[in-house]
Amino acid sequence: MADPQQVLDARVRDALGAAFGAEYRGLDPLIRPSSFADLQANVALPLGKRLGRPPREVAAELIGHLDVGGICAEPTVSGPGFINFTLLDDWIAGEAGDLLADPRLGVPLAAEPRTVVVEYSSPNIAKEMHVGHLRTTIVGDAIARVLDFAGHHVIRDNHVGDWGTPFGMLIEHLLDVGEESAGAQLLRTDPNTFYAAARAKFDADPEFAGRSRERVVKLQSGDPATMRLWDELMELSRAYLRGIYRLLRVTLTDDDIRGESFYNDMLADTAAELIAMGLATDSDGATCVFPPGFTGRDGTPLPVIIRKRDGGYNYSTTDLATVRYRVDKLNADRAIYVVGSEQALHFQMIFAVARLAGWLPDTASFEHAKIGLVLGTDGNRLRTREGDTIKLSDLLAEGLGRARGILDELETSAELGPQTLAAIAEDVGIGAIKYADLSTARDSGYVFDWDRMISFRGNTGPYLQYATTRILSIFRKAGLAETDAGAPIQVTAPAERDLALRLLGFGAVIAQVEQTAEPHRLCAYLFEVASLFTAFYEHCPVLKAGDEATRAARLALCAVTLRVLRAGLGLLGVPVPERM
RNA sequence: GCGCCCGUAGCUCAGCCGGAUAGAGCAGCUGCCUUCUAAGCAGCGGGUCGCGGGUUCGAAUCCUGCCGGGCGCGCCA
Repeated sequence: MADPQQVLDARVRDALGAAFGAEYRGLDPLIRPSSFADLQANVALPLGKRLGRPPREVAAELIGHLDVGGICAEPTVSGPGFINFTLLDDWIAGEAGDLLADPRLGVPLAAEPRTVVVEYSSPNIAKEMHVGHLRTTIVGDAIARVLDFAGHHVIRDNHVGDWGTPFGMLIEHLLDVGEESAGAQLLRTDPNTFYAAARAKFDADPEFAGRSRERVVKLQSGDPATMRLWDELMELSRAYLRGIYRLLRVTLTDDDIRGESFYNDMLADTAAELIAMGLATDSDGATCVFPPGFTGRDGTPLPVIIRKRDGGYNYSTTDLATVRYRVDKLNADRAIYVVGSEQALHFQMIFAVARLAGWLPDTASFEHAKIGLVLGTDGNRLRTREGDTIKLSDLLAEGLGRARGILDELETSAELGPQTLAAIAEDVGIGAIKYADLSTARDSGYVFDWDRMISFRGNTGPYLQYATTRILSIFRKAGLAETDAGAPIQVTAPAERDLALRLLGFGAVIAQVEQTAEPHRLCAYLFEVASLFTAFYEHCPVLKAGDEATRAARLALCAVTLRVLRAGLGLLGVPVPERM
């Protein structure tokens, strides 16, 4: 409970109760950061209104009942009735010291852990991931890591596209080129080329197209020979994904893959139950549910098609079966779908139907964590088909190349071996790309600008990495491990105070990300911490401090900062090199 | 037509569970390396928060109507 906002919240609530009666204890004290002090309480203004008394008078009375001894100086009333709090330097120092001793850095374990399914990444098998998949993968992984750390039971769920009509084509093509051929190996290394070849043949060769259609039927009827080939296709694709995820430091494994095919044998039942409940009706030969409140172009009800006219099922049915599975079998009481925002309406309707059917209880929170479009510098969407999409492999290679180029120009790199340098370049390049994706609000579309993404300045991954390596460098020079720094922290210089105070907010930020599934808030926080640290670094000599106590205190402050930055970057999945 | 999202400094974006003078990075300008990595620090300039109403003691933030842009909307996923 180091977060000053929470500490003061509790104190002011006590004072509200004491001053105005128990029923006022539940009032939100409205503690906010202040530009006139450290924090301010705004509660006196609405309360004055409610009591019919001048807000300044209410504020004064509140202060009279307020016990903040040892935490801050005597609160003051200013303006129309704001209560300003200035925290005591000693309190800040003490709390920061407690943080150093706290393995969880002020982040409480969830009192009531929830089972949370995080669906993310979800690429299509046999297609190379592009920047759009990159974003859902990176953001989803950060969300999963944060929820994990907060103490929830997280189930990572990679809902890959591994089923449907294209697979007839892909399997036939795999047969044609031969399972052990170089052509088949493209699935591991360059799946787009494999897919494109199959597609081209499908479009040009009627005989192949016919075979492909027959293959789809065999696939969906579970023909053993076809299933074996499908498994082979999947294994090659898993190998591709393993490589990408390893390079990206994404925590997804083969075990997290639960693709569309997984729900195949639940589809008929799902549709049948909807019909039996009277929710689904026949419409133009298709079986549809019309959830209330959704209308289309002409004010006509919008359907969720659960069975096509030809009797086949589509992705709506799969998504409904998925909801049921997550609730019934996984016991999920929260599910976060990290999926493109263009599917917003689809998920609204799926969740609405699932609620209607009683499959999604009110106690379960199923959320669509919308991911905005990735745009080109021309403001248009980056598209796969137009040929102007940046291939993921090219993107990552360029990231590493640029990182390496910058490292090579630095003097400090000269003393490092080539392997070390390559490893650092990878950390920096991958970190830059991931951080760029994480640091803007996930639901806003963002312009993919290579120079900005790879930029090593400002609110970027490398800037944060750099801050951590500077701290590590201090410890190296001192011949100490950061765990050796345990002296009482002192807060005397302004830069020390600003830094220490901000470090106390780590728990609050994690709580916020946990709640909103918005990792960019953590990025913003870490950038503040890193900025405050570099200011401290410039203004407050550590190893060359005037006296031994100051030196030890500053080393301890460095250690807390290091731990917060490392933990935060770890939760974002951004690697942290030892030196840069 | 309906749904979701967006419109904040020259550019890219935060802030939006209402609070006192709207923040950051980049770009521009000025300083700072005999002292722990200058991938840095200190500072300056730069904004009708798309427009109009409404609610409120108080609106970038909430409601509403426009304007402009993006995405989606019946048998692809």
